[in-house]
Amino acid sequence: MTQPRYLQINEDLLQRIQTGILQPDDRIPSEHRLAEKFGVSRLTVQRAIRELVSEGLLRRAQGSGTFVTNFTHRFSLIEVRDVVDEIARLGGKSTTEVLLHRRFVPPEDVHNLLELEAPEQEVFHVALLQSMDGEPVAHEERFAILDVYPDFLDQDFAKRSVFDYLASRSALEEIENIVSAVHANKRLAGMLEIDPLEPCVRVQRRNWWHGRCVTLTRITYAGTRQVLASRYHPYERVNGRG
Amino acid sequence: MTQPRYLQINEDLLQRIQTGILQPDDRIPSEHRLAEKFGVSRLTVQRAIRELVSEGLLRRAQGSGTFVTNFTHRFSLIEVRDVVDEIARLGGKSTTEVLLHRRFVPPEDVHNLLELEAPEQEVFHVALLQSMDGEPVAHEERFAILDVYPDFLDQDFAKRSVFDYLASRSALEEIENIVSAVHANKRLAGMLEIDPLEPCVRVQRRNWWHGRCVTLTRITYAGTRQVLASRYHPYERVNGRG
DNA sequence: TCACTGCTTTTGTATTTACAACTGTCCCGC
DNA sequence: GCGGGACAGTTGTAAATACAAAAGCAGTGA
Repeated sequence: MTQPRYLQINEDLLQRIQTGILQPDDRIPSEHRLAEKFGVSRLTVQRAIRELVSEGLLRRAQGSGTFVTNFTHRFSLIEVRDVVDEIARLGGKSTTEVLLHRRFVPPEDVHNLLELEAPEQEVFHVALLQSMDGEPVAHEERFAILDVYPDFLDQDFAKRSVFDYLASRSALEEIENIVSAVHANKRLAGMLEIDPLEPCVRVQRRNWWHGRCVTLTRITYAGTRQVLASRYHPYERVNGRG
Repeated sequence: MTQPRYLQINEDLLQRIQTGILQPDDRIPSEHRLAEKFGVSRLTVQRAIRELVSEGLLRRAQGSGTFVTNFTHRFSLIEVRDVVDEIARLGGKSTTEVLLHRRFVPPEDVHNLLELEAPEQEVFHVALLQSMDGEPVAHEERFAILDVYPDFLDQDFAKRSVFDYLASRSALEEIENIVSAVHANKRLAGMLEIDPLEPCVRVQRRNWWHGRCVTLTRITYAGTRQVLASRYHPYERVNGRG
């Protein structure tokens, strides 16, 4: 039960990169040379290389060669899950209270964030209070433009998550997330059952579709009861391949 | 200047998935059938499919077929950049003040987070104040275990970013990020030049290497002056291919 | 000195062929 | 009725080959 040859070559290269034998911007041997060295066809080498390219470890230039990228992550990633999904993942019972569900003319900041053109343009609006095992964990406010989500007002967001509904109506093209820390105002603090002085994490998200901003979401997490956590392996291989 | 055929097939499939003609768990036509339909060899079809597999849109099962995955993202990602890097990206002048740079026995919470075994085990510690154009933007505290970073105390972190140094000594294997909102204590608020009541975003990060937790980082951003923002395309194609 | 030309190297795309490995189904024998 | 085997279909891996396209380099000529 030996590994396929393209994987052997792939991992040989990977190891040479990870151990630093191959440094960023180094040129690796040409396909032809590698094929010769490993005694395989050029196509097999190509496959090994293409996978490393798609993982971002190598970069290719036609006519020039294949180079090691500077793969040190200049950033790390934090995963923000849908609140309903997150509660389910933690094994809690999720309840959603629909506070508002309407069509209205939004305030100026929302108008601008949604990049609306016409003045006084209406949008859909839903405000939710998400609870886990009876304890409020987040206040969620979503704005959506009218024409992409025509049946917005017919939905029962206490049963089906807004996330699910919006995702079903439009594939996401571009996403912007902004995380900040805020104080809940008195009304919000009351709903979330926290002290108005307790700092809360707020995530604002905008989605674009077909070049237009179609939704705006603001989620305020209940103070120190909720944090955004994520854990991942930057170079994990699926299927136990690595 | 037409597109290569494997890309045409790739995008034909992509479109049929994104428009919902192909639903999650649907089986797509076999390689043989697609090769016939498009008048290309099986390998060309295979390449088109493999790219979609690596992007997570398709799933293959030997002997069974190729299926559409349920690709709706249940989460979105937020990018947390190194503060020095972020300032550079924004075009500002970054200055780093080293507040502490030592080897010491950490408090219990740090001891536990670093998963130290021996009691009273020492670790490296550095505390920094990061400023952009003279204005403090973040307080950064890093803990690192001794044996992986032997020359930790010899570094000048005012010149070379801690991030750079740590990354050069160990490739990241696993990363955990936790985002929360906190109040700066009086000392911290003074350094960051903010009101002690102003909420701040705090990111705590732990890195594992060779199965051990090797670094712990806590970054506190200066209140509302700083937010974590990111913007990305979930299905972006590189090289203008899409 | 500079621009152009042509050669070599390297990657990009694609075909044809072959066999292995795995899955699901159908049919036959018990 | 049930189990097992044969078989067809599907993906997995790999070879040899061919030509296209881009980059880099050296040499040539103005």
